Parts: sequence; structure tokens; C-alpha cells
Amino acid sequence: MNKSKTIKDISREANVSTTTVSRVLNGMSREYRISEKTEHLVLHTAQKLKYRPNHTAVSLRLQKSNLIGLLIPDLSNPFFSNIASIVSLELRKRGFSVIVTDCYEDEKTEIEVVDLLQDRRIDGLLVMPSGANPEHLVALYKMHVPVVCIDRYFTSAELPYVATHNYKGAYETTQYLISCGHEKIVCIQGVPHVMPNIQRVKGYLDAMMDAGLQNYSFVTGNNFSQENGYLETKLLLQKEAERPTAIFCLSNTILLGVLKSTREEGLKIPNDISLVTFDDAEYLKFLKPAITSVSQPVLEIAKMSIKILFKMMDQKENKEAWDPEQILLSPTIIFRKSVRNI
Amino acid sequence: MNKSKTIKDISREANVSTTTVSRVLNGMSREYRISEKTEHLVLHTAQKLKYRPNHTAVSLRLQKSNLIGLLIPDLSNPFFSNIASIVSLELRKRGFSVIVTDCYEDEKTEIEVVDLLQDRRIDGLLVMPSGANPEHLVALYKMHVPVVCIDRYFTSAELPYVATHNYKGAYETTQYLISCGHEKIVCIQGVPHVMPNIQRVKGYLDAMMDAGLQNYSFVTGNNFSQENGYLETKLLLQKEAERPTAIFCLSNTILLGVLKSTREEGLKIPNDISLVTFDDAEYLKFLKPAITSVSQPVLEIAKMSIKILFKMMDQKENKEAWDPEQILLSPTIIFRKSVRNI
DNA sequence: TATATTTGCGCAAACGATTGTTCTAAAATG
DNA sequence: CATTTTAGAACAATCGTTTGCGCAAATATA
Repeated sequence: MNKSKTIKDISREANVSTTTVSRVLNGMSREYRISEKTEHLVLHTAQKLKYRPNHTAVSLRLQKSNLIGLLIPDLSNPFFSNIASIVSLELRKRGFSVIVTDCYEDEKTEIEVVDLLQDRRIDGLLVMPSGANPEHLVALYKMHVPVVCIDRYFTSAELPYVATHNYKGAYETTQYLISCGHEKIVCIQGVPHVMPNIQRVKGYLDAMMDAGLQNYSFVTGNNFSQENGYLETKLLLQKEAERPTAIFCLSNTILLGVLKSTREEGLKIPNDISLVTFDDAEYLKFLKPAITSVSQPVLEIAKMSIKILFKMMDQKENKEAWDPEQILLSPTIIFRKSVRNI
Repeated sequence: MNKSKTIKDISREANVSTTTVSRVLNGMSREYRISEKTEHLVLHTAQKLKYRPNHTAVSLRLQKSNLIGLLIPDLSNPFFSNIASIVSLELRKRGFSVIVTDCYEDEKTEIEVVDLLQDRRIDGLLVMPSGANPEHLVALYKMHVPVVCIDRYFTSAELPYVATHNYKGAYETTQYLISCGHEKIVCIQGVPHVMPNIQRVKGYLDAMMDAGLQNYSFVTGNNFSQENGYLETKLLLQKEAERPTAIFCLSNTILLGVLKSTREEGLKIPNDISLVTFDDAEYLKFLKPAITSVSQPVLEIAKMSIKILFKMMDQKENKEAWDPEQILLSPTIIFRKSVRNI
């Protein structure tokens, strides 16, 4: 850190007390009847010395860090980094800084980091949890630190969250495939225990069931990696006879793996096999054919979660007023050319 | 913030001074001859009260925040968010937290944020500058705050940096196009004033020149957006007669725009026109055809910049020992199917 | 037994701000 | 002229730690 100037330096230089300096610098001159002359003197001296307030000291004194924690399972995933981008902007607008941590989908890391953030006395936490267990987050919440889950959440806990209505998105997408005449529809899933995945699988299964296709439903895969998509598809294409006519990828990383696999097998899309994926991404429309996808309302999710966070921070005094809002926002299906009408 | 327990609470509960508590908690029992009995008592009480140190107070006292700033021009760009991901991991390993800010390619924002970070007494700054002006960074550096530029840098300033050897990458890529028989090669650039762009353009121009093709060289465009790529390509394809046989995109966002444009015009790649782009990305190999690209050594760049940052932090006492290391790491061309051999 | 060491720990001053209370002149009032 | 009011600013405690120095009791040494 820096041996920078302090209000004490200003006070010495201007021959006034630190009290006066502080009050002037915080724009409280009027309330405390500080003469214009003194005010100018202080302001001028501060400029001259290139004074900058020590935020650490202010935090300690005011018991407020103006720091928000942001926990992300995987920053290199565009879905998450987009959220980080929006959060960064919105919080800066409101005068907060963001401590961002990439937890690499590891719950243990996340738990450690939550402790560290607590030591730093963050004023609030936005988290896309990596694990299946909300305990560390609930503990923080109970210590009166506002916490909002984004994208991933827990039904077992009383934590506020904002996420995509994944069930609806998956249900409707599956319905769409069925309406195109598909029956053998396979679903390649991501991390099984995270809520978005659970809901998507449920939506898929229910839609199949409701169409009387329960005997055809098949869920496979176990994480959001490209490799997962690749390997699962290889396996699927093995048994030529029972090949699915459509694959529903539960993330666009999975889709990439599926594409690699179908390409290697020489399959044409959508003629040989149809494809749909969760998560829209810019490049999907440049693939040949362009891929139909379920687009999540990322901007709204990010903004909404911040709104909820601030609502809680505003009623910090009486935590009893906290009402863990749990919000699901509808996704949009973007129809392109990757589904064949049978 | 939280009315959590302090060492004073422990001191009261255990009937020892805060001095002793602090020493025990910092593992200095031996050095200060604190009896095992007292040590255990303190440790036990701390546990019982669920004590957590107040990092704000520690920072103030020790004049060290354990906070690193990370300034990014655009978090939604995978190139940058990948760097953020690596930086987050590496700094966590070393016990630092990262304040990340997305500056949205806006220099004014960046300048403001640098001030804020300085107020927070960050121990170091990693920055991918948004603007053409290094003054605010140099000022920080002169205040003895370690600063390292990543990817983008300034030749006019004495700041350390780590970046891709963009000139080399562009030169060799252009050479490759030429070796495939191309002559009318157009370069669509990004933000003109940032160093990577400048170097890439230079590499392209020199390669054209060295091949005696200077009359064919043509640089257009003005930012890294998809729209830029789209519009510039539209213009290029206007004059049918003088159409280039190859386009060199200076980022993969630009490439996406180019693709959209060529697709709309019904051009086949690489038969009608060849394409090469800077920045490799996962999806490039799934495009049809897969796109040849210049891959930047992102991991090495991130790790190297952190290494340099810590080297400076380690010799904080005598800033004179600081030696602004300026490092360029070579990129790799990944040959795929988007260039036609004429 | 007197003195020198060692053991075990606490006092109090920082770090850089904020703020309730108090104080002293000057101005206003009667 | 004596007294009250007001303007203008300073005192000192506080936020939660760390740390140089000091000090009493216990033990070792002569």
C-alpha cells in the first residue's frame, strides 16, 4: 500500500482539525456551520496534496465495505461471464466494487471463498453455486449478509434466487420436437445435481410422458463439458438400429461435442439427426445449419438479482423484513434450421 | 457488515489481553513465549465464539489489502474472460482476492475505476487497457503500485506488459495466405489505437510489402464488433470486380460478422473467398468449413503477468529495483479448412 | 540469601477515518 | 452592561487489529 496523504496531513497543512477536514470532504460543511473560507481552504489543500480517502479506514469506521462478492462456477463459460459483465456494470453504477471468484465448479473452493469474503465483510453476495449443498450460503444469510443465488438454486433452502424457468423451456422445446414428428428424442444432460439441469430434465421427461412417449425417453451424460457431449453421442450412434432422430443438448458446450461426434460419423443435420440446445450463443447462427436453441434472459436475470440484493441491503436493520424472493424468468426458443420435420 | 465477534470478545471471555489473543491467532505463541495452556484456551474460545478476523482492520493496520485489481475492456469477450478465469485461480492460490471491473472499452470509466481501486489500496493492478492513453496507469505505477498490462500495452510508457507477439502472428498468417497464391488480401481491423491491433496491421502490411504486394494491401474497419465485420464485408463485396480473394479478420468477433455477410451474399468458403482470423475459439472448428486461426497463448500470458506482478510486489521496499519487463509470447497458427489454394 | 535471568503476558500507541459532545468567542438580546 | 444565543470549530472515542516496549513473578545462578 501507499504512504499517501491523510486527512491528518490536510489538517496540519490547513491548520484546522481533522474533524473539520472530514466534514468538509463529506460535503457536510453546511450542516456543521463551517465557514466558506475554511471550506475552501480545506478543499484547496486536499487538492494540493492530491488527497485520496483511504477506503479501508472508512470501511472499518462505517462498518460497511461497499464490496459485493460474486461467485462463479466457470468464468470461461460465456453464459457466466456475460452475467459477470452485467453485474460488474450495474454494481459500479451504484458505487460498489465486486470481488469475483471463479470456483471452477468446486464446492470446497466455494466454501473457502465464502469464508474469505465474510472476513472481508462484504455487504452482499451474488452466487451461482457450484455444489449441491447450500449450507455455507445459508449460514452467511443467517449472519444477516444478503445473498442471492443466480441461475442455480436450492429448493431445500430459504435463499432468494433468480433463474431461468428451465422446466418450461425444456418442456416446450421437447413439445416442439414432438410436434415435428420426433419420437426417439434423447436428452444429454450436464451436472445432474444442479437445479437448472434437474428442471430441464424434468421438463423433458414430462413432455415425453404427456405425449405418451415415456418409453422413448432417455437421459444420459453427467456434466456440461464438450467431451461429455462427444462421448455420449458416440455411444448413441453405436447401435444403428435404435438411433434417436433428435438430440436435446442441455448446454451449448454439450452441443459442440455432439457436433464433433456427428460430423465424424458423417451425419447430416437435420436430415440424419435433429439437434436442439439450451443456451443461445452468437455463433450458433453461423453454424451450418444454424442451431435452434433455448435462449435464457441473461440481462434480466442479472439485473433482477441485483435489485433483490439491494432490497435486502436497504433493510439491513430489520432482517425480519427479508422475504426470500424466488423468481423464474421465462426463456425464449429461437427457431433455426437444425430440426427436421418428419 | 456484521456484528461479529472480535478479539476483544475472546480476550474478555478468556481473561487474557487482546495482545495475547492476536499473537496466538497468528501462530506466534512460541516466539512470544505464550504457555501452551493459554494458547489452547485462546484457540478454544475463538472456536467457541466462531471468531473470524476482520480483514478490513487487518488491512488498515498492516497497510496491505491483499487485493488485486483486474481491469477488463469487455468481459463478455471469451478471450478476456478466459484471462479473468486464470487470474482468479492463480491469485486465489496465493491468498489474494480480485476486484474485477468490466470497463466496457471506455477509457473514462477505466480512469475512474483506477482511482477507486487506489482508494481501496490495492496491492497491485492487472490491466487490459481500454484506451490509448497510459497516464493514469503510469501515475499509479509511480505511486509504487505494481501494474502489469496484459494483451494491450503502450510503447510510450515504462509499464511492464505481457502480450501476444501480434506482429509475428499477423506477418506469418499473411505469408501463409500469400503462399497459397492469394494477392488481393484484405485486412479488417478492430480498434485502431490499441497495440495488438496496431501490431497486427503492421505485420500484415509488412508481409504484403515484402512479397511485393503493397499495391494490394488494404486495411479497413474500426472496432472489434461483429457489426464492424459485417458492414465492412458488405462494402467489400459491393464491387464485384475488385473482390478480395481472402479476408484476414483481426478478431473472431469480426469473423462472425464477415461470415454473416458472406452467407447472405451466397459466397462459399473457401471456394469463393478465403478466411483467416485472429483469436482461436472452440467453435471455430465446428463451423463449416472449420476456420484457420491464430491462437494466442492465453494461459501463459496470464500466468506470466502474475509472476511479474508478484516480483514487483516482493520488492516493494526498493522500487528502484523494478524493471519494467516487457514480454511478447508467440502465437500459433491453427491450420484448418478456410483457405483455398489458388 | 541476594542477584540475574527467564517466563509469560499486558499497556498503549498506532493504522485513517467519522461523529456525538463540548468549548470559545462573537453576536444578539433585554 | 449583563446575559443569552449562535456561529465555528476542536476533543476524544471509536472501528478491530498488530506490535514495540515494559513489567512482575518465577526460576536459575552465585
